[in-house]
Amino acid sequence: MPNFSDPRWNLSMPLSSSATNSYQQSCIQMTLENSELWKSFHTIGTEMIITKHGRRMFPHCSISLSGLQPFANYVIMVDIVPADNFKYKWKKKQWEVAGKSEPQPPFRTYIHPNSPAVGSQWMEQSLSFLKMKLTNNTLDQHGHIILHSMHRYYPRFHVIQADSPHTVSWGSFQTFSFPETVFTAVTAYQNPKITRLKIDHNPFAKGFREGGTHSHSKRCRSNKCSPTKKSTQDKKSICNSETGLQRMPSPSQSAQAGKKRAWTQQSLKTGHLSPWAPEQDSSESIHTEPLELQEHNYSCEEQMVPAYQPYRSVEYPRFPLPTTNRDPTETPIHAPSHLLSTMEHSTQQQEYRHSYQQGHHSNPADWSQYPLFPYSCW
DNA sequence: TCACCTGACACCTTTGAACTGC
DNA sequence: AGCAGTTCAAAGGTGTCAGGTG
Repeated sequence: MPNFSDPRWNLSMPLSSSATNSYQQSCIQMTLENSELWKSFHTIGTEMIITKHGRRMFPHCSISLSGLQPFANYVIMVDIVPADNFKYKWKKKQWEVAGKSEPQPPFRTYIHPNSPAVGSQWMEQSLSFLKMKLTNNTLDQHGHIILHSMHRYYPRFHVIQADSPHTVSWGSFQTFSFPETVFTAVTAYQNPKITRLKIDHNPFAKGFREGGTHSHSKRCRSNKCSPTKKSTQDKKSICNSETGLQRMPSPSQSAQAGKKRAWTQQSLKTGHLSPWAPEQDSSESIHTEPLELQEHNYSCEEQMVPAYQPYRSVEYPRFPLPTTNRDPTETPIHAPSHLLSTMEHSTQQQEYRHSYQQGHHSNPADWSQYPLFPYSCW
């Protein structure tokens, strides 16, 4: 059991800059939608499975936004950065530091598939990053976020005012993160409490719930149960006969499908095709869990409160610098070179990273040393 | 021996096309 | 013809296990 009172478990996040920053155009608020779920994982010590082919996060990142300019275009992106510079190991039922972290794998960013969209659309509904996947495969070609196993990370959310993901370097941006979203990347679950919690809350893990069909501990892997590879239908019929349950569409399935269709058609009619609905479905399944999900709505004023408050970075103007009253002593912000480079860090990116690190923070785990988007995932 | 990683597996949900009835 | 609801197969996501690796 990790000791969360240990200062190492606290994020070494820089304090937010003053809201009086002259580039502060608006007061964007970000809410972590399933924060209660995140917290319940966080109290145990969240673990996220990473696999060669990519694994979704659970809990997944789901946020809502307010304070955007209704008619301005925004790109929303997520990256995942180290929470500290340690490598961990699971020993005697708890996490222990196992040395210094390994070199950062190729840094990647996940752009929300609906980007770009106008502020009113982003604020219309919560947005989920359900489809973002984590991998430990440094040669991954699918654009998944690459992480090291046994290292601790946290997601950062970037709200960038830009007309296209290709022009994000010209837009102003704000960065948010939530302390309860810190997790340890693992290739197999270490803490059985996490497994239990995931099974209880993740619909895809329903089969492993106690009282479910054939829980794996009792499951037979031998040919007694499955002499040959069965077709899906065969498997279903076996499943049904085992459980005595009739295979029926889930209660809300049809209704949902109907709703979705109606919604899409209406959107088409009105010409306002909001691209949100498909991704919302899965998050809805989480929201229907019997957890009391108390949403945290963090305002600009609240951001300094330490417990479970998001960190919001200063809104930096991006390249080219506007001709406003910017403090000349402030570290120059280099234009991110993601548009020039591809997957790996380029010299320019390293410069960019270096300037941030020098100019603002000295902690090696600091957020600012990681380039925003050297690689885009589409 | 130990800690960690990997691939196969069974079971589940989600998705979307096809179908049916009004 | 258009719409809403239903059914079903396929795709894809899940945790677990055994075996491999260092």
